[in-house]
Amino acid sequence: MTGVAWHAPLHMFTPVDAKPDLISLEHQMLARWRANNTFGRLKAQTAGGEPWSFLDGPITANNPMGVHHAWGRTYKDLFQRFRAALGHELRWQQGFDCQGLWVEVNVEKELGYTSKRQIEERGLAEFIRLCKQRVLTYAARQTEQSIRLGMWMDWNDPAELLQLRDALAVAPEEEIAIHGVAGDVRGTPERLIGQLGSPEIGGSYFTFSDENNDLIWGFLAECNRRGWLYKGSDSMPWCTRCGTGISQHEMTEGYADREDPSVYFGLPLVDRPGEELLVWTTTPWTIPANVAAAVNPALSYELVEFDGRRLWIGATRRVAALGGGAPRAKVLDVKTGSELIGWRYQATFDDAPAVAEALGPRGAAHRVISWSDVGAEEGTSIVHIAPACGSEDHALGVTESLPMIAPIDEAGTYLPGFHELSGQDWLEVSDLVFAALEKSGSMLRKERITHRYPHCWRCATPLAFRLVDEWFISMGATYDKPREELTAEEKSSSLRYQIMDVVDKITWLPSFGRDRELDWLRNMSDWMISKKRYWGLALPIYECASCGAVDVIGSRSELEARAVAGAEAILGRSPHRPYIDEVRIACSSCQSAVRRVPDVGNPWLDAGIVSLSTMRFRSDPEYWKRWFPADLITESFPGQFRNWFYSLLAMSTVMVGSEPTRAVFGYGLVFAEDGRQMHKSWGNSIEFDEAADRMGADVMRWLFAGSRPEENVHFGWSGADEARRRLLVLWNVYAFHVGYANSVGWRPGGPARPVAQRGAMDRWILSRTADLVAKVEEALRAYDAHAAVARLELAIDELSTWYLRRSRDRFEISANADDRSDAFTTLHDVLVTLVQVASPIAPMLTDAIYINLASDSDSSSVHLQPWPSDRVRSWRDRKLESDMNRVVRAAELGRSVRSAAALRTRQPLARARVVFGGETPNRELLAVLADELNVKLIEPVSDASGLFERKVKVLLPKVGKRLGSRLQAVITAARMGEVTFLPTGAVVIEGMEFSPDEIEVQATPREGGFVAEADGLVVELETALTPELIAEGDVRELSRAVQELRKRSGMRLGETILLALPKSARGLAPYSQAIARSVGARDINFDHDDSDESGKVTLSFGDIGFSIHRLS
RNA sequence: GGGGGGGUAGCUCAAUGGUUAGAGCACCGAGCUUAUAUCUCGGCGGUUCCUGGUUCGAGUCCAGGCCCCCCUACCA
Repeated sequence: MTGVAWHAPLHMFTPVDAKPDLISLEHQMLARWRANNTFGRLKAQTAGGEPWSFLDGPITANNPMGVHHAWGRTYKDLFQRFRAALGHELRWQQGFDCQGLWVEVNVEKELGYTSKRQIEERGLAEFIRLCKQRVLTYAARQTEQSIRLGMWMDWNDPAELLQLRDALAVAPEEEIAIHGVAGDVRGTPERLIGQLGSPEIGGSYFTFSDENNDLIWGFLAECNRRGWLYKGSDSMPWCTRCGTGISQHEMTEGYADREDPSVYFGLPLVDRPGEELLVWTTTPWTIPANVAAAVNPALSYELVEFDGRRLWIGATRRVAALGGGAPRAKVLDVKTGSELIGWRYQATFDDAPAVAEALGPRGAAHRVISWSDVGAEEGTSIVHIAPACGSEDHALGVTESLPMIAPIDEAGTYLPGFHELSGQDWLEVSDLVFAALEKSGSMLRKERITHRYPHCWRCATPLAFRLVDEWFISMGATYDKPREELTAEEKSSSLRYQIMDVVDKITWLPSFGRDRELDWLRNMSDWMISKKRYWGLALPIYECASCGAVDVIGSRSELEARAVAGAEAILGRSPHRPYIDEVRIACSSCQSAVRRVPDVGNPWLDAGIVSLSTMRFRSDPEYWKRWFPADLITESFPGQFRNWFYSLLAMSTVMVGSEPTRAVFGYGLVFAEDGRQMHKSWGNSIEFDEAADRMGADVMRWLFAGSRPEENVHFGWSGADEARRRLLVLWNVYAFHVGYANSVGWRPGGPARPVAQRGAMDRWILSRTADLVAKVEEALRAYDAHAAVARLELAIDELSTWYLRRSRDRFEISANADDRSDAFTTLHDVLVTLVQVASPIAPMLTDAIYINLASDSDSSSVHLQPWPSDRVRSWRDRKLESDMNRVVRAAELGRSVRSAAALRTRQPLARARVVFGGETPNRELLAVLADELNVKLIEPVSDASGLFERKVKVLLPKVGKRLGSRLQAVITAARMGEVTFLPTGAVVIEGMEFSPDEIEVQATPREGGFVAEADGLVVELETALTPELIAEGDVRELSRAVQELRKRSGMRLGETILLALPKSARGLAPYSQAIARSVGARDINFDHDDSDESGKVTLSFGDIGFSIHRLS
């Protein structure tokens, strides 16, 4: 049995198995919490307490949650539980991230769509509904998983979320009711879904909620008011599968090596017949869009004759560009780049209609331009420029007023007007381009190269560059001087620096987080907030087609007020596409009816607004004041410096000019145990559900909480085994306590002496427990779960391997009753306190222990107990701790001596001499040590010179500089003992004098002695044995063997036996009583017949066999 | 490409320029124990990435090279 029946008779603890089934234990605890509304009681109990505000970073509700989410959720839950135990009131609200491309991509996959066009063809309304439904599906799933993890949040009922999901499809117009904070809330599914997380409905917040979207509109309107919102035309990275631009924030995640064709080709010069510019590119699909060729005015260029062609080429690039044929080249002329500028040339695709239209007949506009960034290390030092197909190209195009040729549409298909390329996919046209280059005689040679190339971080499609209009929030200028030297005007016009100032107000953990965030802010370009997609925030931007004026709507009510058409389309609906697109407003400058730009918002807007939207920034000033800013946010830091942390900071800075949180606690990534990323195909990944089922949530939480947040965690089964092993030690102490208490009928609340009158072991473990409480509190206040776990593991270890091991006899039925009740009371107090302070980390296991040990009602829980710091403060006794520390270390030394001397511990010895190196511990502690070392007497010794030689260690950092090259000789002499001691405490070595502060005198055990030394503590064992000692050793040896046999035979503690020993053991007869007591024998006889042998043991006088018989 | 961090035992990581480079895990041996899946003592295990340099002395400082990770980038 796993021992968790919650209605044990009052006179005893519920018996527990030493080998618990942790998984079923957890399920029992979760059921108990549910049945007793334990979490609800905690909320009621902490209501009105000093607020502690946690702001949850939303989890993307798009898939089941993974073990990596469990790391963060462990932190979130344990810090919240800890704060509740301190008496704080909390909001207990977690959030789901709902809008964005990641949801769209999955819905597209489910529908089997292969292109963006299909979404509009098959109907946008249905697509958006499916996105909402998918979010609700996984919100429900992640809710269930989080509850399984033991995470206490104000959860929605998962079944209700699914009910909403289904109603949305089946009966969207029909009103239904769901549970709210104060009774049922009624509405259509669409309306209710839009209000999830609201003050009325409660539960998790959803970033697709009406309020969340509405507040982002307010933010964008504010940006516009300050002149920071603008439409930019640029050549942007573009995913042709998703049909949308990729912002700078998203770029870094998608770089990967890719093999591409690269090509060297010539551009014939118009005014220098027979001569060509040689250029190189790795993106052949951009060649038809070529407009210019750039050279570095400062570099040197050569005209070479090569295989019948005359080619201009960068002087340093000749060999690389011409490849193996380079030696055949003959240099005809040399010019600097500046001399080439303005040369006109022709190109292969000049006669294509689209090109001719942009450049004039025969590529009239082609020319050589100057660009100082052209390098001498790559290509031909003459760069092919296609202003529509690269961001730097575009910038040059603008400066040089070049025409632009945009060759592909949003799906990556070549537009009409490019001959045979038209209608082809951009990734497939290389061969057609090469054929055209061959045909025109332009091609020189081609090769394949591998380079880092950006890919779509969602679908891994290589990114093209397209000329597009996107909306940006200006980050402001970057000044070339330190932030503190900026003027007020400079700062007020630059959002970048305003955010940096806010960053300074936040505590970043680990501390490098601050530097990373500042670094990102310093370097980031303007924030691209538009996406040419469907499921997301509808950008409230209205650009007038007639006059070009831009209106940005700051709220839904403003939109409804300004609508001149289509307002009915959004009645009763969420502010999403396609319905929102129906609304027209009057242009503020020319009164024309204006439609919304079709773009949706960058999803980090959705997550970034939550410090405002969930804290009722606009709707409830009292609430807002109480909860904003948050005390803590915590997320996995890779990526978040430019994503959530960034958007949270930016939006809070714009809207309220202050920090959204007081502390940011970041942690790393979860990797598989082999140190690689988890991949299903590599067989090293672990699903959350599997981990919960096999290792258990508490073990998982313990493992995560004990990890170092600034490193990546290597998560797996052996790490879990380690964590479980540690927790099981705690469990076993608990099982011991329960077992013995039940067997002697001990119950808490009985008589026990005051702590001050109890024995040293009791006072020591209580003092250590007081220290434990203080240290764990200190660590958790500093968000240092790692330190808290380390201290807890030390506590478990000390309790088990020192306190309990040394005190075990005191719990037995035969022990002195007063002392036994002290021992039980002490162990009980320590265990209860220990599980209290461990409960934020392992909430289920600890509650199971607590309930059995200390429960006074059927509904109590460790999680309803106040943090125990006040209760334990008086237990502290530092002097005792330090004395005991030396006793423990002396015991280690003694064991080490025994091991070296091959004296087994069961053999008692007459005496140990100990140099404690300080005040001698009191008699009681000496008795503990004597017992532990199995010696009759501990003799404290102050002068151990008989056992030791004095050795002098020269302190190198102090004397090294002075001695120089004579140092080695001094060290050697000191090691050989060639040292003269002076009365002053100084010494002379090699004729040089060293003052006492330049040396350290060490005591080193003499060779051959049974002595061990460490840090000034010395233990020597007297190894001479008397017949009495030998006999006592035999008694203990025999007892141990009998106990072993009893255990093997499955005998219980109380059962008595008859022990039969052989005649050869008659010498032990005087000790019969002692033996009988220790092994629970009623009688011992010495007529054992070897044929009936069931046990065997080696004693001083030889091997004997023995047998036991059950009597009761 | 730029910036930062790192490379030490089979694995995870320590070591203000100082004497014989340490822990934990893993492995091996011994010991303790009717609470234990535990615990204790000991052992095994090292080209401190490579090559030079500075120094009485280098894992540590300097230079160059190799490799890994992170941040960042428009690279032809």
